[in-house]
Amino acid sequence: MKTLRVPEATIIRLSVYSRYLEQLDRKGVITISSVEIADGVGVSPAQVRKDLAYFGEFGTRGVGYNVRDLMHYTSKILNLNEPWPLVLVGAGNLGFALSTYKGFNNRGFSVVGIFDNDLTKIGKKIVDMEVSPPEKMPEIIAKHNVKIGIIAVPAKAAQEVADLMIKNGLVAILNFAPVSLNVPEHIELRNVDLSVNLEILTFNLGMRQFESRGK
Amino acid sequence: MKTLRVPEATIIRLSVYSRYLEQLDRKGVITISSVEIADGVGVSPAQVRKDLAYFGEFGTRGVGYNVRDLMHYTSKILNLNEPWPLVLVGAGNLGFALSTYKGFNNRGFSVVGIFDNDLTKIGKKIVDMEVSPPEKMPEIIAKHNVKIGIIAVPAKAAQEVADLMIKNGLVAILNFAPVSLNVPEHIELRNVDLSVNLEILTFNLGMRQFESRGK
DNA sequence: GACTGTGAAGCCATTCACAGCT
DNA sequence: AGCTGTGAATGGCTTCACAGTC
Repeated sequence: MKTLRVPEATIIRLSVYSRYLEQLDRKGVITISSVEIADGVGVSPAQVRKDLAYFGEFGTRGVGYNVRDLMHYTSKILNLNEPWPLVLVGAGNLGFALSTYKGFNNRGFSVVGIFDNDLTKIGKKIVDMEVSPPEKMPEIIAKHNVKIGIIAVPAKAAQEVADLMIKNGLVAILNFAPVSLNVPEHIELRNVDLSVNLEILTFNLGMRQFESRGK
Repeated sequence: MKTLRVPEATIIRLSVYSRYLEQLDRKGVITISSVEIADGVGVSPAQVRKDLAYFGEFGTRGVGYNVRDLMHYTSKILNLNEPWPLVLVGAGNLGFALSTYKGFNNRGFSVVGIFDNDLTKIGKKIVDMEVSPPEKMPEIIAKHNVKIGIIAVPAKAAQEVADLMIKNGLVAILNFAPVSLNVPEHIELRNVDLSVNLEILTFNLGMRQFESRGK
């Protein structure tokens, strides 16, 4: 079989296209060209076509793409056809914000368990859910068949939380703690590093003084 | 002059190295090799050396790098030698979490103003700061000489907020709203898309059924 | 002997340009 | 005529491998 090697950048864009198509569909748009998608999300039209070409032929030459169809295709590629339950560890401000984040629900994600080992936080209600002690994790993971965990604890506790998640059978982790985690090869790990993103901005602001000389 | 073109991936890693070095320095580590840095943050040693080589020669052959010196160099490259005041728009759960996020303070960022146009939120205290109406933005930006804004509002309000920020003289924006913003060329913009990160995980989990055949 | 700094090679992603279809 | 799908060309990043230095 073909070992289709898809660049990660393509997946990131696919996710963006997918959400953009959803917006278009809600507005009642029926057909769209690669140029319009490109304009809408800020990439080149060739890039859009190339990205989609990794997965099939979804358009009609001379016409474009059917918005609703393409939306379904992209959803399916991203594995969003069925809902994904999540557990979240860390009931601080960030954990609280993430557990109630509408953007997740809109895309089929739902936090089904929140954990913290801080006794003052356990039992606290977050909307219609209670913060539980880590010991409850196996039960909730089994009950909802959870595969993905979110880490929203301070850096120094993050590795321990990751280990616990893996021990409890999770296979994918989204880590918000500013630290590099060690996980086995078969675990999917992504880091969302909030400070790094600001530092790219400050770097670029600093570079300006060196540009705009000559050409 | 040399038009030194630094890959964005290098900047991202530099930010990670910088934070890692800070941790090492706090632990009292004096000297470190590219291999150890690489292990610590999960990249290749050659990558570490190449990344640093864009900016100078910071190590000693046969020895390695002085942790504290390299920490200072990387901080300086990223423009973190002086503190960066930030304004944040959107006093929802995410805005609240970001405004109190310790990871920002640790790296020299401080939120000096929080804005929302929701009357029920204005005046609300967030730690030692009050939520202000957007009209107050010019005053606070001028007072603290703010350059960077954070957008933490729902998608449909994000473009309007970006426009307001730019009108008020901000030159860099960190956008948490799940939407592509249109900004002039001279504005630095980065998007942190929380759902996209989860969708990369779900995509990868889906791919697994296709891998591990043959080899 | 150990480790950095770096040109060259290799690899991967993006853009180009056009054949192919409607 | 308009737009997709795609091989070929380009450009850029990463890895290799080793000369240079301590």
